[in-house]
Amino acid sequence: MNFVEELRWRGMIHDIMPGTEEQLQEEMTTAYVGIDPTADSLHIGHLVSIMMLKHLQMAGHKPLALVGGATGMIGDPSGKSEERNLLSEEVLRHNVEAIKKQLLKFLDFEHGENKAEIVNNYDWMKEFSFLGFLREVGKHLTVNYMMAKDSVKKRLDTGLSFTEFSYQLVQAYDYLHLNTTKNCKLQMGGSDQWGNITSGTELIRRKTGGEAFALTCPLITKADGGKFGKTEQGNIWLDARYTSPYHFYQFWLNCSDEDTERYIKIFSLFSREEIESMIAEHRQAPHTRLLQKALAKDITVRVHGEEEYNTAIEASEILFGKGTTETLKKLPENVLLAVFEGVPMFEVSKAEIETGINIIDFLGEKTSITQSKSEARRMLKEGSISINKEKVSEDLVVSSDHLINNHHILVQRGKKNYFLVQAR
RNA sequence: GGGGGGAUUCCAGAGCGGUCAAAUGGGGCAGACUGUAAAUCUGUUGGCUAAGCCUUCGGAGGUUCGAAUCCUCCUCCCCCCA
Repeated sequence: MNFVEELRWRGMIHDIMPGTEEQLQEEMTTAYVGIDPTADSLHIGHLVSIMMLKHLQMAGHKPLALVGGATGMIGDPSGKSEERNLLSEEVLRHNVEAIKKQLLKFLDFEHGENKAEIVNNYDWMKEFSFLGFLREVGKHLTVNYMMAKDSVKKRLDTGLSFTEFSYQLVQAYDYLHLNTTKNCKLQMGGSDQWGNITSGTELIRRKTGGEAFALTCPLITKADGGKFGKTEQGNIWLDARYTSPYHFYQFWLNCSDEDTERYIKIFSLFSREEIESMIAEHRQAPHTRLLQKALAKDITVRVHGEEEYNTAIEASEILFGKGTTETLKKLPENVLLAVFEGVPMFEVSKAEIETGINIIDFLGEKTSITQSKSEARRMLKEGSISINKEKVSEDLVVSSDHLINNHHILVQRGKKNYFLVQAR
């Protein structure tokens, strides 16, 4: 199965420029996707692009990951972009390094002619003078052409700065640059990038007469209309410092059935046969969530490793399984901390706990488990607060009896919100 | 330049002198159900030293025993006529 066919059955093609498939059949082709290095970690939204590169590489082509040191500073008008902050070179270098480390988990940067590479457009944009840019790039695309892009049109009535308007030129130039220096003939990205990408192919055509192609994948959506990859806590990051492996695992486990059928094709490398049989099996017994588990495992292992995956499972079992106060109290401290890594932590003085703290003060004042004492009272009345997995009422006094291993108290607000209170 | 309408608690949107911490819907949070789901149903949704008190209805003053509600000025939005 060739690259395009592979993406097609996985539902990863939104738009493809005529001739792209032929180009890929003809020779080993270099292709790139752009990533904004706005943080020192990727989040799962980036994963789609990365999977495109992965499939590309597996099909024998050469993937480039372009980190947009330059473009990241400008802000793409097609995003819901506010004006972006300029990143310092130092931060940028740090982010690029961190991102590269994460990419290593997905792409092969070492072996073969088609080993992956990282390029940074800041390297070729930083010395480019404004006049030089106007003469070399600006000359070749008309404003009329640029204005016709959806990303620009949509902003015309609310207004967009010249800087943002120019974004597509900068991105187009990247493509041209990679085309001439690295013989890169394909740019991929999310469907919102189509306009920017075709500006690039157009620039290449006009400037060098060469051919270049475009391929975009659909925007990942959720069946309920929500935004993919976001939770109340924010983005799902690949870096364990930002999203613990447990939360990462939970994110995938909690996807709806409908979404998971699409996601597993996009985010896992299971073969078509494997996926189809899993989907069929899952539909037989949806409550076992076989599909979610398979996807969550596949991707958690790839991102965080087998060991972290196992801890995540263990944690899930304690939190959602038959875990009781007894099992909790038996848990060694290091396991407890690993399980609850990433859950919000509060510190309360041990002396106060030994004296005894009224539950309402404990929730609303000593910690921010509830936002106010009123909320604490309400929650207690609703029976939504548990301590060490046991529901508690308004008259409880938190004391040293509640300490696990002599320094922790596990508090739940509702079913899914866990807090760890540390006595010190 | 002239005329008119509006700004309300997270959002939309009622209220137009006391009974208003403010209807209703959405959203949020929680409970039941369940698959750690969806749908549904229920409760809840300013704060506190809690049958009481305090701070909220664009801003500043004023009238009144009492104001989100009336008056004056200011700021910002919208509409109509030139």
